[in-house]
Amino acid sequence: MRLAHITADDFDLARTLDSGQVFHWEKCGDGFIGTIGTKGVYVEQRRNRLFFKGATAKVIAHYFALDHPLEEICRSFPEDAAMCAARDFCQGLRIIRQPRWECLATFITSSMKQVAHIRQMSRALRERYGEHRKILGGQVYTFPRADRIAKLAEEDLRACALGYRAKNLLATARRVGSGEADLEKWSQLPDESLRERLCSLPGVGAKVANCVMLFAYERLRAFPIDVWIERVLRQKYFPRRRKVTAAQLRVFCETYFGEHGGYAQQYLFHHARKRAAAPEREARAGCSAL
DNA sequence: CTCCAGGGATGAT
DNA sequence: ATCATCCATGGA
Repeated sequence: MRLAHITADDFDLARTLDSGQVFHWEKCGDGFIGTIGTKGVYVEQRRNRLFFKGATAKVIAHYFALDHPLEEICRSFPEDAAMCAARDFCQGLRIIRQPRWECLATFITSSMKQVAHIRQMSRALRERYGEHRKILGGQVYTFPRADRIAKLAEEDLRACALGYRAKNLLATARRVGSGEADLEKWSQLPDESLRERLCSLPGVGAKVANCVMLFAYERLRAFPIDVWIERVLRQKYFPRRRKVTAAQLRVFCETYFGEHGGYAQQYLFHHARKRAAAPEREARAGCSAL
């Protein structure tokens, strides 16, 4: 099998795909299969090279954000103990550039769900309503367009195990599919206006809006606060302080972590989730005891 | 500000 | 085999 390749310094493909920002790539041999937009893609890392099939080098490099100046981004992080530990743990993790609708829709389904569930919902939606692509003998499916989902019934989405999220995804798909909400045009807006627009969509609150800003609009300051991050913040940055409100945390994150706060968040998040399975309970217990 | 519905996988018993 | 746990949004 003949694959094209490009140089990918300071990049860890497996870590990036397993960091809770994207949910459809599947292990296949020594690499992964998935989609980038409408293309079925295989990608495999060998040292500092990415071998791939199904898309152009340009598309691959853009999707995986190989142009992000990762060293510079890491240097911009605050140098506290928690941040340094996360930075060392997450070498090569990049925040990738996801298609806007796919990212928005996926994060609407993500609410109150863990990674394993999100992957299953994404897979069900793709298999039933996406377009089939063959790649190296594997089967992949594109994420269904907004106008495709807009035509479905709530029951169809519930059958993909979306639960109450079905209503929200359907309502948002209708707004996006009709052009009433123009996700591409919104990319011109400044952060605050973009966040406002996203939050006006059904099923999108502050957390989901920040995820979409970070993963689909390249707003690298956006700092999604989920339970994992909140745990880290309270433990590492506000130890033994009761009564730190959500608003106080939000303000702290917006300033303290700087212009690449979103990267800092992703590193803290991935480190917290992945550092061993055992300390998890301990960490949670320690948090609630504060 | 607080409370709580919601649902399906996952880990504990 | 049941039982508790995980969790974002939106509305009361």
